[in-house]
Amino acid sequence: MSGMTKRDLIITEADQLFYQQGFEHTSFANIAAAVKISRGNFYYHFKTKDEILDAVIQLRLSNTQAMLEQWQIEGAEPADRIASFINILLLKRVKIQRFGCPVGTLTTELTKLQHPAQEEANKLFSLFRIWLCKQFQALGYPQDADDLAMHLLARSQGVSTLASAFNDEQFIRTEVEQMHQWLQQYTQKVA
Amino acid sequence: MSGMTKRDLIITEADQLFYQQGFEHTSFANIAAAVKISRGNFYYHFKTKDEILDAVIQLRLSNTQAMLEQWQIEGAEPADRIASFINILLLKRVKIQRFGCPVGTLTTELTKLQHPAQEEANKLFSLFRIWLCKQFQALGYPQDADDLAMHLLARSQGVSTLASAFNDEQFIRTEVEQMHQWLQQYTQKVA
DNA sequence: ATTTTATTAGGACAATCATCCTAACCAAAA
DNA sequence: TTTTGGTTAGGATGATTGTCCTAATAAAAT
Repeated sequence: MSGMTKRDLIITEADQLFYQQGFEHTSFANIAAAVKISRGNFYYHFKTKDEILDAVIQLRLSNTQAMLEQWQIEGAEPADRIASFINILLLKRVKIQRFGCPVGTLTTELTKLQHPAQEEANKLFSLFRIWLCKQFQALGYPQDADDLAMHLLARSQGVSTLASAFNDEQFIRTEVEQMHQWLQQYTQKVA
Repeated sequence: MSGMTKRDLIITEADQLFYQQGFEHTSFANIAAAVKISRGNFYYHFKTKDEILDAVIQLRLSNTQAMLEQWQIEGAEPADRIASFINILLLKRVKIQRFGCPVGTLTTELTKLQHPAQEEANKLFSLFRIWLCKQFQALGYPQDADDLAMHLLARSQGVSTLASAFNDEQFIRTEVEQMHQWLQQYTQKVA
């Protein structure tokens, strides 16, 4: 938390609030109160609400990028790395049960708002998609790599949505297990 | 369209707008303009915004119920009925690509808003869940029926979310095909 | 024809919103 | 010490929100 500029603090806090309450439902006053600064001071750092949104998206993009690179290093085999992706559902389980997937819920909201930042937010999905695609290529499925990536992404999204609606921990665990089994079916075909 | 009371007209129009723009982002003025009545007249039919939301949810519940009963009649075998569920993705494809799943996006939004109608909106999911569960039971999987129902529901949700984000028609078609294949794996085991 | 009821329109209301402005503060530089 | 520039607080602004009231109109019943 230290070593953060006030600007970074605002972005971090806005990030949380956008996730938990949604973008539109989060007001300047909400963020200001969370950061403990006046609303007026806000304008010095961000001239519009959309600017904050852009900053939040950029933060998420760079955090996601860093996470993917970390998985790339940690995982010896492509299958291990894909397993890391599947396991976010467990890692972030508590928050997912309450607020859903931060990527899916944001892009969904921005779509309904017809918001200009839609495209930028979609890059979050693309980061995962391209990264997963590479892993499936390395796994030996150059043809179907993108389909497999999208499939896994969709599974993960669906689990997040339903787990949030039903607040169901066991459902997440069951589905994660099934996704691992699904993945294994592809790893064992490799020579 | 005829034979509809003004109240029904309001609910129908609100239903569309909530789906396309989201609940919070849709104002009284929006709905009034769509129905072509004055804002003031609104208060006569609905005293609060939450009342409209409740009415919209009730409408969706009854429409969903009717659809499920229709599938029940049309489908000779449980497998055919489950196939009907899978095929909504194709039937509602154009709107899903633009606005996502009406059930998933509404419950997601209401969750973020911590809205009192959350529970009622979740019944939409439950309708599908219970109905699918019965079909899988009839298919010969009394133990796993609910897990299978949730699994299919999640697949459908995930496809909707990603198809909307990437506006990808082919992805829907590919995934629907896979879901049918997945279903077949269970139908052939039956004696 | 008269009364009653249902429906409508239009505007008032306070609250909240994003945005903007200005005056004050404060630390570092001159 | 004085000046400068980055930072802050607090309030003003106009637009929009959900909500509510009242008067006018239409329809129905007596």
